Amino acid sequence: MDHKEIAAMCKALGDPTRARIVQFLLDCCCEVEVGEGGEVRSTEGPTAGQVCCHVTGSETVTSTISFHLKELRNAGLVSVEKRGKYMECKINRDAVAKLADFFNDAKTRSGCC
Amino acid sequence: MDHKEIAAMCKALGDPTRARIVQFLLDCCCEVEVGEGGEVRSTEGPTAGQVCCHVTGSETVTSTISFHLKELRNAGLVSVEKRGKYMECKINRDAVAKLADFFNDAKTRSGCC
DNA sequence: AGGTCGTTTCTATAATTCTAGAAATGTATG
DNA sequence: CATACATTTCTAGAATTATAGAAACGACCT
Repeated sequence: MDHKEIAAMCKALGDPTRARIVQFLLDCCCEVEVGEGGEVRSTEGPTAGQVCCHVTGSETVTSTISFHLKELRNAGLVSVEKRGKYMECKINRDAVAKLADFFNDAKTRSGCC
Repeated sequence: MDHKEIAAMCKALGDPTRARIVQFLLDCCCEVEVGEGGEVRSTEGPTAGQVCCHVTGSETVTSTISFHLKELRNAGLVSVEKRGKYMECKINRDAVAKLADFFNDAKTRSGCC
């Protein structure tokens, strides 16, 4: 099935640096802006540089973060989109949903022991 | 929260061999026996040898499976209990529940983007 | 066009993890 | 008690993965 996919996502999440990246993206995700008309809209995701800054404590090892972002993107967990000069990073909602579904199923299945 | 714990479990699940072990244990978990009185009871978990047999295709690399079982146990995902000459392997229900909860939360959090 | 900035790719090295044989441990059985 | 069996620990080697500097790329600005 998509056990391969689930395993790949788990593997991606298994690295501490990548786990922090995902955590940060989830946090950013919940910040919303209120527009002039009062409408609520979500902010854009952080740039790769902001992720780097936050995760490595303002060190400038961008290549390492770039490597991990690629890994997360390959696993389908994160989408990285070019926005002018910057790269916008976002959690992939569908991927998280898939993980949630998988473990919900596993939970009910493990319930019969 | 137990962010470390979640990451450790994900890491454990990230290895293909361990993913197959967990898959197998989940499958075994759902097999039930009907007792003489008609009552339903779950069967015991498989032994380490049975896990090895199933996962490696009847090869006899028990040391490798033992290594992975230890890894899964350290991550809290599996419990391995001595039963006479054998070791009985079981999925840890609480661990699976924790993962489910974590990703359910992440799912709702990612929902606001 | 030239320069700066954000990011990726390339490269080499360091670190971690996986694998499996061999020996060791513990447990039942003859 | 000796033997067979199930599993673990020890060991070394293979394979994978992470790290970070350097160079390269592309986009913006003047």
